[in-house]
Amino acid sequence: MRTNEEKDASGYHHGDLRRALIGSAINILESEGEAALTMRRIARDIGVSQAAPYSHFKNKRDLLTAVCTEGTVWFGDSMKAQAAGKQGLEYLAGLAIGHVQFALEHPALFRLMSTRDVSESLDEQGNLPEIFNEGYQLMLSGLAAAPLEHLGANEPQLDAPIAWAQIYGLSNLLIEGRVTPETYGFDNVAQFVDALVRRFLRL
Amino acid sequence: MRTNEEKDASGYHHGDLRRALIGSAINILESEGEAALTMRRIARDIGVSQAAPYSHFKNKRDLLTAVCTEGTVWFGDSMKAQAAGKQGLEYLAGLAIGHVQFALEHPALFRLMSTRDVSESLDEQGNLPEIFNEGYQLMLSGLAAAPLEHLGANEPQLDAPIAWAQIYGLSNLLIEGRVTPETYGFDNVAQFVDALVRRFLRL
DNA sequence: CAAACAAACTAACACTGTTAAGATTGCCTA
DNA sequence: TAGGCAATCTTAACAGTGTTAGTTTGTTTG
Repeated sequence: MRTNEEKDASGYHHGDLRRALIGSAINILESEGEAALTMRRIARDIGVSQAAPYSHFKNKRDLLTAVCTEGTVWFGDSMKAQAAGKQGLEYLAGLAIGHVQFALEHPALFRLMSTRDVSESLDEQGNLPEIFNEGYQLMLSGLAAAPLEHLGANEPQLDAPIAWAQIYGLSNLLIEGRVTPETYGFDNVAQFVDALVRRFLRL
Repeated sequence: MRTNEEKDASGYHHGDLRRALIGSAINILESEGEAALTMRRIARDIGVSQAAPYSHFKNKRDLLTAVCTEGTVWFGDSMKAQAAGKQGLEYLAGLAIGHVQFALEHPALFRLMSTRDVSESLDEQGNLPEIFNEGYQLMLSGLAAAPLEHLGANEPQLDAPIAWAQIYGLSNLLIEGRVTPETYGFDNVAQFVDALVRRFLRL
């Protein structure tokens, strides 16, 4: 087990430093938390000079944005994986469970993605890049496949932000330790989340 | 309008430096964001040496914890103010609206409170200090006064974390700009939040 | 093979949190 | 009233941070 990333072409010219930097950043983030995630540390772990990252990223924020983009792909995969093969409300529940599962498995990464200042990543039209809303897009597709008609008829278009806020909030409360399964008589996070989602969806 | 805090006893012995530090920190936080919130800056704004804060706080985390404690009081007040004089579900809705309102009026402070690493503030029994869960405690009282019986009978004890996650998530999505009222045909945040809360509570 | 370009390097800047050691003050006691 | 003492503040320094400028190296292209 070596702490350094691969460094084939020793000396100048790393090969694919940009990708290595993102990987190193994620490694540090997941193993030691955001406080340990410094530019110099990322470079040191790869075995490259402290200024090298600036050939590939304008600044730290830029690198972290790339990390978030990478994380968002995993995030979407996690949601889809849990929903795969299910139908209707079960599909929706699967998305939600995949969402929480990702947050619990990658708390530091999820926190980074959640608190990312998104206002500087807007495109020319002032819209958020699709990628940052992947979870929300998936939730929308889930709601399209399973409208929550059994929950009442008033303002059903509000179900999207409601469902999104619900699962987003639950993920945050769990990883910050503000809500624990034990308090409600569950000894298993998965069962707890499952029960919450089912209660929320009235399944 | 002076940027410095009061500094009566010029020279040594400030008077109530501890309180002034917290106030200065909140000022900077709310006007310029967390990135501008440095120990040296806080001290400079008061007109005191950079090391002075360390006579009153062990480290930066300690000061920020005090800031969060102060913020939590305001937070609770905001919730109670919106719920005052209301009954049952309307009381519960008021708490929720006060919650979101606080987050929107003090986004940086709310974010700080939300992401505070709570694990190092646990007491001897390993419990979270009551103060950090004030919002949740209020929500519990609201649910006690207005059980959501009309939402079904299965696992009603889960309504507390569900309601908490709902309003916590909504607050976060709004201040991070990931959800905007305009998307759903509202030109007013207050109306949007009101509609969401009513849809959630089936009012 | 030479020239041009991209990607790495070294060295420095201003800034950060934090600590150590000393100076000043108000208060309590003899 | 004098003296000491603890609390509070000061200056000075340390290691570490993000970032930039200028230089060197390797690759590619004419």
